[in-house]
Amino acid sequence: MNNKKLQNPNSKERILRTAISLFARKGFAETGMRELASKAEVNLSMVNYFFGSKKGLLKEILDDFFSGYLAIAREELTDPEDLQSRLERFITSAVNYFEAERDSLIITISELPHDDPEIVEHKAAWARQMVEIVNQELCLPHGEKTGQKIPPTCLAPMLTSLMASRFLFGPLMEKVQAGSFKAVTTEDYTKMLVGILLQGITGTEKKSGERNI
Amino acid sequence: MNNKKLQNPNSKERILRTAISLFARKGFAETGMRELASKAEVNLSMVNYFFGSKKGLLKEILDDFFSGYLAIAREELTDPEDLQSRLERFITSAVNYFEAERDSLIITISELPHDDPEIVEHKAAWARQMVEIVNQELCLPHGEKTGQKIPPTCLAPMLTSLMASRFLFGPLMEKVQAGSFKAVTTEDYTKMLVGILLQGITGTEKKSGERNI
DNA sequence: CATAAAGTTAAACGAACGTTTGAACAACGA
DNA sequence: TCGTTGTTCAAACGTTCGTTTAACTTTATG
Repeated sequence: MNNKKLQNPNSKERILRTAISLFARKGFAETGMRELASKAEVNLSMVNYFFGSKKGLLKEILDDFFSGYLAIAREELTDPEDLQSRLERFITSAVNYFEAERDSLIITISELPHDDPEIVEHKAAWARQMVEIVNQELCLPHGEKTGQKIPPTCLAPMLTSLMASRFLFGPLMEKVQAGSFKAVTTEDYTKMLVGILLQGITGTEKKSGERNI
Repeated sequence: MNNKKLQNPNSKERILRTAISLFARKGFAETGMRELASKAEVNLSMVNYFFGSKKGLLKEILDDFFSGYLAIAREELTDPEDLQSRLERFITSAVNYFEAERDSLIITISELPHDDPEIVEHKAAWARQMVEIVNQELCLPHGEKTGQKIPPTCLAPMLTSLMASRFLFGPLMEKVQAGSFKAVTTEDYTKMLVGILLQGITGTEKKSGERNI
């Protein structure tokens, strides 16, 4: 089937982009189909035509984001390099990805605890793969070296939350202090995260030695 | 006014508790007034009678949570002790608070990016106080000692996200691997966070030799 | 050109939404 | 006893929700 070019690329794409923007800003439930349709400049019925339902549209957004996030984890963590280098590369790639797909990130994280069984099971399937990678490539090697056991179901959320905090809280922090988001570049933010994770918040220039305040 | 004991403590309290539970599990917008009223075993009108509106109910939940969180920050961070001890005490208290008020935490964080001006401004007022404390008690002392500048609008979200990750992702991780939440106690989780923040994820063997599990 | 498929449209469906109303009820001091 | 005050209730308000239907136009194909 050559339906790649068959369908009008404008309508479906416009719906998707508009939905990502609206869901991130207003929330999924607070966004109405009519507002979405009019902002995307399509007829109301087109959403159900292309995506089956409002929930189907959400699932597609989640799938797009998760698959990209998972691909980064596979690429940067599955590697013969040492643990620290892989962690640094993963954080760099993931934070850049979060920045590029900021709205999708907000949707994916914020809609997390809501207990629609259909959506939750959908996310759990993705999260399961992510947890498996973190376990194989981070937790197990780390456990061998240091003897500590950090379960992947604990570490994966910690890493994701930490990397996402800049973008999740960004809009609120802008209200707290205008310009605070741009005051720290994404590159600086990445370095900050790597420094904290590898050496702690107190000692970023030294890996060993004395420690006072 | 003796309206403290005059009003029936059952109804308003039941509404509040039920709302916290429902908002955390289903989301604010997805929770209907009728479902809330029937689950709380009150008449539909009682919610508007006690809280003015659905949004007023949400505001009260947010206020309760934020004020407790802020009180902990004031108590544990504002102290002549050294930075590391204060940070450790703050994390311990905050994580315990998050655990006790898990549903309110989920509501407060998850409903964050939604751009209702009334709610956002309400949260910004609380966040502004939190950022100020973090700046005075963490960022400024830390900057003097190490020369690094970590803006409080960056650090406060990072700390909060990190401490909250266990509870925000808990329900999802339970779907990924049943029992994974209880596999790590809150006390272990706290120690893990303190260790990472003070010494990084890789080097926990120094400073305190007895780190097991 | 014919035919089917893909895309688009206006209109309507029933259900659920948050909120308001006005009367009833219980408890209290005057 | 009456009047006041805080609480509870059933019923209805008007609006908006997600979805569906059926007819129409456009596009691709043989």
